[in-house]
Amino acid sequence: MKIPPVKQIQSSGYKLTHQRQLILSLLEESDQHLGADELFHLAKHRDPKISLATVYRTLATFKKIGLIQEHTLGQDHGHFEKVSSKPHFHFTCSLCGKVIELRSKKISRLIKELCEEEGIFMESMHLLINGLCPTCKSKN
Amino acid sequence: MKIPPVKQIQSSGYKLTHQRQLILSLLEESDQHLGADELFHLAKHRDPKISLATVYRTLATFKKIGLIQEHTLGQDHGHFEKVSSKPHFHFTCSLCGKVIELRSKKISRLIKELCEEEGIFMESMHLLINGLCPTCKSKN
DNA sequence: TTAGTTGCAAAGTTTTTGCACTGCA
DNA sequence: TGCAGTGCAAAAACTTTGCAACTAA
Repeated sequence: MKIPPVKQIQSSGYKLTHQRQLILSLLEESDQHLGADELFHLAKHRDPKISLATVYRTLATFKKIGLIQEHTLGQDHGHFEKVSSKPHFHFTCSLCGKVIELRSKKISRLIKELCEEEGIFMESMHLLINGLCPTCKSKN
Repeated sequence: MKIPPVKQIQSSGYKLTHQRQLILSLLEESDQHLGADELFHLAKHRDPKISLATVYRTLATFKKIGLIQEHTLGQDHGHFEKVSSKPHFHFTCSLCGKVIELRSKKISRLIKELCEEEGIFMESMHLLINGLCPTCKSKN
């Protein structure tokens, strides 16, 4: 069930262009959530001719295929990241804005079970928690 | 620990204006995620003089207070919803775009425990799952 | 009374689109 | 070779801001 992204682009009927490969590798290299603009600047580094419009169009295409996902974690605009089977847990402190990565095998497994019960095929998941981090909590 | 939103606005040093009350009640009445523009149109219904700028400013203020949260569920732009202690589980089908609301007491409890272990005070949580809905799953 | 808030309009950002040219399959 | 994909620039959509008038406390 694990299809390489490159194949996935082609088998979805899209052409594997230089620009798409470039953006794909940038997304793969970075574990972070990247905005369209950040991605554009990174891409420009390796291909100065690439245009922002292409970045947007590529991102839209990847999203349609299900290769990437868009999120809004904190304040900012939409950010993209490659879909991976690895579950994500993000905590964001509503006071200081700090982001803490969490992990729990037990919760991941239960979520998988929940999906199975509902007849859903899970491609990815993202848990967002908001609240006070230990530091801000003790200050209040 | 349950402070009424109206009090929360005032105790944060903000004035309780007509416009803020209006936007707050719209958010309370709707269980959905509302965009700035939708909110603006709904608000205009009851107060034709209200401006879009006010909606944006109010939303920014509410977000700062922690009264609401911003999310990007699917394709669209940022959407807002009132923070509630009620946990959210959203599944979005990456093929047909259908959104299914899920619920699991067990998972909610485990997440709460995870936060306690990490010393985090949880204000809200949101679980986003992506994949194929039962219908699309069987088609593939 | 007065500092915070609003409406309006203008400025800034971000995203999408039209079109001629290019390059993957 | 044909048609999807690209770059460019212009348009559209979305958000923020300056400022004078207004209003909650």
